[in-house]
Amino acid sequence: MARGKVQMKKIENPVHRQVTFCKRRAGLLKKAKELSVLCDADIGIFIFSSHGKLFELATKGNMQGLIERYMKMKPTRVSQADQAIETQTLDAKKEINLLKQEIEILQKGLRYMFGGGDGTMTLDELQVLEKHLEVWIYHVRSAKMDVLFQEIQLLRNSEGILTAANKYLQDKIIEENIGVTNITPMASDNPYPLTIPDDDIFQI
Amino acid sequence: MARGKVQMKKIENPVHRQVTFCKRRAGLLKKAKELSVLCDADIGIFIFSSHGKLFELATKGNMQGLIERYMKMKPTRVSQADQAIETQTLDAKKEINLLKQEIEILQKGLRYMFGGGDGTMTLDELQVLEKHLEVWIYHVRSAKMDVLFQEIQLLRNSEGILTAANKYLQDKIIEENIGVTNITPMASDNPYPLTIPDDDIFQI
DNA sequence: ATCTATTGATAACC
DNA sequence: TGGTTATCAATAGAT
Repeated sequence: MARGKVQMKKIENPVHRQVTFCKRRAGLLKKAKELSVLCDADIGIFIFSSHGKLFELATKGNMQGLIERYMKMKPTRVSQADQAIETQTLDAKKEINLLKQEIEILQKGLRYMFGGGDGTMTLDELQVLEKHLEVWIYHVRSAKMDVLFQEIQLLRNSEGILTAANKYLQDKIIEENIGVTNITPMASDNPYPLTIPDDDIFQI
Repeated sequence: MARGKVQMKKIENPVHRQVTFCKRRAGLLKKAKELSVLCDADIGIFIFSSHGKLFELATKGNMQGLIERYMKMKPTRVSQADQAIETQTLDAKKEINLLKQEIEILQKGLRYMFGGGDGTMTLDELQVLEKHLEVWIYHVRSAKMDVLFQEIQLLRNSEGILTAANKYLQDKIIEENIGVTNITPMASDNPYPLTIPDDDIFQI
């Protein structure tokens, strides 16, 4: 080159480097255009400066087309983004298959229960079905709990009623025995205590 | 250039064109490398010859990285391929949702059959599924449920005790009133009935 | 491919 | 950045 050969290494002087970058960049793009025209080639160039600024050239319009054409010819490594998307798609397809299997199993279970009785379900399928039944069982348990609590309530009510009846009967006895001696009252050594402590009832 | 200026138009002679393509291509890539080294730039070039053959250069290793970097800076248009993939992903997600809904419906169906099917389903039809369900029930019944059953038992016992106590008191009254008239017995119109029908207890 | 006359690119300077 | 110029690099055409 002019006024002295250049060393093929990074130009340390930032000003020189910047100037050279401008000039050679222009030269490179010019040469690319020339090559494209003279030889009917399609050329794409991107240049990232050391500061990250982008300069680009695409001889036949859009860079996108060139990149796609490039990708078509080299499906070697997909980009991270593409890989992520493909992974996503694959995951989605896997999930779809799993859900379809689940549906299949559920449908089999339904058919079976409705009396199809073909009994063709495998153990694995039944296991999956069992998983679903666990969900159902949760609801059943809740319902049962409700019923049991109602039951407890009912029994407590009956306890109250019986206690009141006892009281009524005791009063009756006392009333009948006014002025009568040695009537044994309902004592603590009675084999049938009339009250039950309420405290321990819900202790677990 | 040497031995005569060249016209900036496509070289018609195919041999000349091919030769020029080779030479200038080499020159272009050399210049690109020089620019990259001298100015610490990152450069990517693809050249498609008129016959579709690809020549490429990426100064810092892989072209993919450069393309991704380029895409990052210019997220203008997504490629057809990307759009297709995105559409695919979206479709997949839609399908997943549909399948989930279907599963939900099937689960409801199962619940309905198990819950509603008090006596309508024969044990023979449900033998396998019931076995699994029983196994599950055996393992899943919580200590809480046990406590609740114990509790019911306790209350039932107390009911029995109270009933027995009532009997005892009634006997006492009858005993005390031997030969005495118009003692009102514990009648059905008594505001405190002594027994509670057991049938409705577990009715849902 | 290789050679070489010539044109083109550009480093240093402004 | 943009221009000038001395010099070097690239290459068209022939071998």
